[in-house]
Amino acid sequence: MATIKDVAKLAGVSVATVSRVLNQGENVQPETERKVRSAIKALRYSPNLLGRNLRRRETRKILVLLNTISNQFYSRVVRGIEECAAEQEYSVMIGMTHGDPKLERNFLEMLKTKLMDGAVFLTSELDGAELAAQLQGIPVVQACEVQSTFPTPWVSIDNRRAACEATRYLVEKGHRQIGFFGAGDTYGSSRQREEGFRLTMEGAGLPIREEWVLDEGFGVGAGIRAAERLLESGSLPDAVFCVSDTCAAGAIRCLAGEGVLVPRDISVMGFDNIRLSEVFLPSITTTWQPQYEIGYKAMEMLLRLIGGEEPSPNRLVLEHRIIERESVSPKN
Amino acid sequence: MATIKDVAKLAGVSVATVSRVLNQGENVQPETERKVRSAIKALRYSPNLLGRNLRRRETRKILVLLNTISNQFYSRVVRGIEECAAEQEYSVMIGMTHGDPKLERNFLEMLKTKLMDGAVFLTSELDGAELAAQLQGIPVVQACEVQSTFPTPWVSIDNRRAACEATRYLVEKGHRQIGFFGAGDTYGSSRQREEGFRLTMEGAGLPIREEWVLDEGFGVGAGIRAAERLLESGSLPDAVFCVSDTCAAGAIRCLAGEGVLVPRDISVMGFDNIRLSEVFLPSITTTWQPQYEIGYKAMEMLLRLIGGEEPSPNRLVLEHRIIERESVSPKN
DNA sequence: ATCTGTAATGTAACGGATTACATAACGGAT
DNA sequence: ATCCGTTATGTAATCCGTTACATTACAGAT
Repeated sequence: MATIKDVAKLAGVSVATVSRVLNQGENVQPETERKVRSAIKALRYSPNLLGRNLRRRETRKILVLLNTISNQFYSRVVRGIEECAAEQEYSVMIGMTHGDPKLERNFLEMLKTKLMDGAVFLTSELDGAELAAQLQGIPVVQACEVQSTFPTPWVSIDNRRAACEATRYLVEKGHRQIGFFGAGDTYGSSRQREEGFRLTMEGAGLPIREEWVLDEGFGVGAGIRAAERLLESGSLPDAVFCVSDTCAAGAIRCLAGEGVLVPRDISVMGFDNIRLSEVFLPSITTTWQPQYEIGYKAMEMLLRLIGGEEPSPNRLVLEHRIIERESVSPKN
Repeated sequence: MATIKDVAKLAGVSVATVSRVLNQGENVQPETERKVRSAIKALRYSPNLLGRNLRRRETRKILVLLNTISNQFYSRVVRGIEECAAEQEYSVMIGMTHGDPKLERNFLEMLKTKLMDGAVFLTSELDGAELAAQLQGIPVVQACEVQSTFPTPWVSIDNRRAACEATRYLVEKGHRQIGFFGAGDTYGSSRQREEGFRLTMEGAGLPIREEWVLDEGFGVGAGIRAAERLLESGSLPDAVFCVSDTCAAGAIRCLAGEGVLVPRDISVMGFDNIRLSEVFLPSITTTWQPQYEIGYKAMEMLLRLIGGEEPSPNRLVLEHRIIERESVSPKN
């Protein structure tokens, strides 16, 4: 691979001149520039970015950390991040952790060591305190999934309020016995949605049957397992509030396999409003989150951090909205 | 941010000794090592990987290039890549192109300039010849979507044969009038599947109605649009062979909206066997591809390339298999 | 002819690590 | 006491660019 020296030698100029041509191009004789450019072409030279980045102390790359891309939800969030990033000539790379702290630490390492200028965390497996300790002084913002023990700017919806509204929606449709399919305590968003669910049920004077509160996770498989356990419980609630659309889809499918039809026999509500929820049969009633905007705003904050400012506001709660579809019907 | 020099100074040793502690740890007095480690901890030092990578001329990162993560199909392929990579201490980062050549060239730049040790291309927007010219001498393998004008090792299924078998399956179920929902000429895989479709139809002496051969793309939206156009055509085929499961799901949903039920009124076949195809209602009859294995094998090849060997074989055609589900029923 | 200011180019330090090679220290053999 | 071979540590070159600063050349002013 050719280096800048090779180019300089071939063009008969100094490395500084080559660098000038490569960058601003200020104060270079047209004739000289021509020579340099033809040398570059002849040698198929492209500058080694490791060298450049080392010197410039920036890489113009940002990392998006997430559990897995198989969760559709993230795809539009990332799109928002990307489009904001692109406007400032940043590139975005995605790293998956698969819930493995070792993999996550690996990516932290890249951040700590300047391989990336900053990161947006969509999920994290690590404890907030550990993150805080490890990432001191490194530009990071959290989005969607927020750990308060990791003090960074963040963007999210108000998960608890959204869950309250969703639960109230079910109650208003006449459902009394309502189950909750969550993802356990590990994820703040799920915890908050469960809180909202419980609060609203209690507020409405409705009992919560704990065997209908099932924590299997966000994915399709989680929905299936939770529905299986629900079926095993012997009796069925009027409705189930699921922590995600994928979970809802899994549940609906599993129930259908046992002849329990949604919404005829039971109503199911999702969360997120991913594409699947529109397309699924029945289409899934859900709570929309502004996925794209979450990503975009998070990236805006990150850019501020990278620029050395503290973004203000440094926490942003965006709006959500219930989207009525087919999977919830009024209880008759 | 602390550098190796700071650590050396604080520990009262030379940078070389610090480096030795950091790396192999050979020939360092236990007492010295202790001092160095405590200095590292005190300064919260982690080595700047730009510096290290520059010197070592490797980054131990590999790039996976793909169109968009919103296509579920890739998620398991990437998993295969990751697990193989992890065994050799490589990290995997995903770059999305969104069909934008400019974004793609951006990622190519990272490759050319040693920011990554190699790449697996799952899709590409660029012309094979351009890729070949730009990426001379850079370890790349293609998987799933293969351009023969870009001479790299590759892993894929035999798309044409798979499409032949899928079409034959439909024919054997008694369907005579069969449509094809593809993704146009841009993607080799779609082109080859269409070829297989046409070949088999001709071989079976069945006519192809061109107004039922619709190229809208791989995604859910594509399936919806294609189905709309199908409905506009005035009459309906017995069955439709879709280029992907997401496309099939979109089509099924759109048809259902117009009261055309799958498989009662029309059969729909997907391709890929992503999770959605199991879960969808009706579940989607499809052609399975060994997604994980494609990724794993591709990464194995890439590791060989990085090691300076030519992998052999340097093209790998893996098996596919029809999976019978609900969306295709016999024509009565 | 001399001086000054500007434009064009070159030289070398620098970013932060790794590592070849040099040196020092020390124990053991002669 | 001398020499040798390890072992531990240090010095400095190196990876490849960028860029502060130095130098040169030249036009225009005096």
